[in-house]
Amino acid sequence: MQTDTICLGILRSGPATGYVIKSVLEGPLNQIYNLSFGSIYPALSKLNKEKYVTVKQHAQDKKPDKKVYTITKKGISYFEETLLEESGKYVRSGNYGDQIKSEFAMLLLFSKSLPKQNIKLILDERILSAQQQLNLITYEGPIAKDSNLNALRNSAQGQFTRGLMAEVIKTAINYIEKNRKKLHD
Amino acid sequence: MQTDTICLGILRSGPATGYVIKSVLEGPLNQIYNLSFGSIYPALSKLNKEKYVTVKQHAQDKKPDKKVYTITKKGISYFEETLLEESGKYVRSGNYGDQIKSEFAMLLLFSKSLPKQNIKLILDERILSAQQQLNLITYEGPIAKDSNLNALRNSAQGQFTRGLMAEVIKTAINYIEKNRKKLHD
DNA sequence: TGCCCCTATATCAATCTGATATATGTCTTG
DNA sequence: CAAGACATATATCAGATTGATATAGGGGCA
Repeated sequence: MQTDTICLGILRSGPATGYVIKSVLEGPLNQIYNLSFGSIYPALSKLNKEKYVTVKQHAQDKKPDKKVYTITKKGISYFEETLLEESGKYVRSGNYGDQIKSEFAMLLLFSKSLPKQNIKLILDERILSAQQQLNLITYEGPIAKDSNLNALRNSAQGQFTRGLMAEVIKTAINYIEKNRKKLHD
Repeated sequence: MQTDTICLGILRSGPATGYVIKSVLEGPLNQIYNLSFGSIYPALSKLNKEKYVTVKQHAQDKKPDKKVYTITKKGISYFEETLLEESGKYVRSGNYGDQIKSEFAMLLLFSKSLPKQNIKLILDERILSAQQQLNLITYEGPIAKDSNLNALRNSAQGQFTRGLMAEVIKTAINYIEKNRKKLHD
């Protein structure tokens, strides 16, 4: 999916800055889609040039200017058309579709070459890390200052998607706990 | 994790061509790590220049030359050192660690903008696609011509990792089947 | 015969990452 | 209370990666 489309999709729930878009992706949408600032900021500039969004610069007292992006009617139409046209592409996984690079799973696959003590520590850390991800995804409290993000997170679609990710993470934790002895011991 | 390291890790189980490395990633290691030819072939050339692997060109009767790469002792040492040094990095997920771009999950998140009939079809296709992935991962039969791949797949580490991915996929299928009515109907 | 898929390597423009720079406010901790 | 860590906020860029495309012959099948 194009970075543009993702930004528009998030902006459809309400105005946001690039920084906030990144925060949603790292918080309630954790484990769903990663994007770096290096692709978010250029996408937002491009969308602005093409008039799919408008910008308001809020000169803040001695912080860098906050650029709040708002989706336009043209942007909404474009987003909905693109999503419908390309929805067929996003079903499959693998190199054409979901992109997965699990360094953790690769590490386990290669863990024969690692001291057993290291493997234990790695699995302990992973379980902790996964529990923190779970907290980020399932967090239901207010998202400071940005009520529009609440809407995306709490919509039927947001709850379905977050619930799916949460179940997947729980399964992974349980699997590791039950089967870890096969990798050390 | 560097593409180099991943190629070395797979070659540690036995000699292979670039094409075969890609096949392992798409077959038994499905849903673990994707790499394109555009990164596998240059990595293999680089590893050869640095003497971490050797190449034998098998001139085939009118097919393109098959380049079979074999890891050297230097390559094994390098692989094991790198893996140990960097293992701490590969535990976390998010932008620093596992890289996840689930276009499917993004599509569901934005599915408010899609006709309900489309959503039904998308979910049906996804379930089929996920079942095919499960078949690829859990397939236990012989891997044609390349017995060394069997070793990687059937090792305790290979079985643990594939088992983890299989459980995760099953959970996702069940979740979608139980909760899909929240997205259409 | 035409068409598609498999084996097999290679290249490349467009895109994306991860690191770094800049600037300031707040919170924590010895 | 000073030092350091962390949060807000945008921006840039070298190096790595993708997805498409090119090349080339074999096998199956309709």
